[in-house]
Amino acid sequence: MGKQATEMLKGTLEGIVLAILSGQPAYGYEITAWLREQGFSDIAEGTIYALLVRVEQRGLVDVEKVPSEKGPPRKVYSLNAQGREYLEEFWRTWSFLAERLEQLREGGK
Amino acid sequence: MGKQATEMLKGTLEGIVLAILSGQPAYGYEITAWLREQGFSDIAEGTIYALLVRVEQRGLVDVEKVPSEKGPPRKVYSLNAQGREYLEEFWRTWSFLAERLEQLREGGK
DNA sequence: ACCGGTACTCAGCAACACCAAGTAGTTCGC
DNA sequence: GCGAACTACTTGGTGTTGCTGAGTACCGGT
Repeated sequence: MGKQATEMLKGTLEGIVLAILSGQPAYGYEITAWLREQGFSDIAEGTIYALLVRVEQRGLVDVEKVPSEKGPPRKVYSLNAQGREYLEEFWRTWSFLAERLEQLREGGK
Repeated sequence: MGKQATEMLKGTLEGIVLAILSGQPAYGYEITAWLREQGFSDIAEGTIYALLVRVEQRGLVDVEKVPSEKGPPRKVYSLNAQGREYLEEFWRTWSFLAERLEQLREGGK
């Protein structure tokens, strides 16, 4: 993906990760791998970890340290009540944006 | 709109403005007013002007100075060939993102 | 003369994603 | 048992972007 994606991801990536966590708890390495599979080929690993630290500090997720069989202990994140609220808000904002853009795409042709 | 919108607009706002210009030429003040009408209530005026300067420097738009009846001269921007190409690319990136998010929204419920 | 609407500019700030490198633990081949 | 490869997280610095707030300037109506 081009560099347009980089800028477009700002703000959206956070929602994406929270949405993933709303399905089931997960840890950084896992999330990164999953995103890569989904086609977000060039998402930097560091980006995800930094994002997770951020949402943790804002109290949107709970963290649990779980020992791993193959490597250092994992930090498993799960969405809490406040995070769910925030995710709802994210979807509202996203819907608004998506609607306007869809309109523009049709009208602009 | 919350501050989630601010971050989500990064990268998207540029596409929005270019999409507007793909319909017909326009000037900054006009674009700002139109966006406000469309519900982008808190888009700062300065933001649009800065964005227009940027896309101009990248050669995505052509500019023409037109005298106004009520105020300083207007800088009327119109999308050129390169800009159209860039806009296409924008739509591709957007589609990709929108698809993944739609999937996530359904799967996550 | 002044205020409100039109129209654009500029300087400084904060947030976010990227990049590069580093730290550590485990497993597997030589 | 030593290094490579994979797992897993951390840290410091960079560039782009949108926001804030103030400033400039031109016009019309009261």
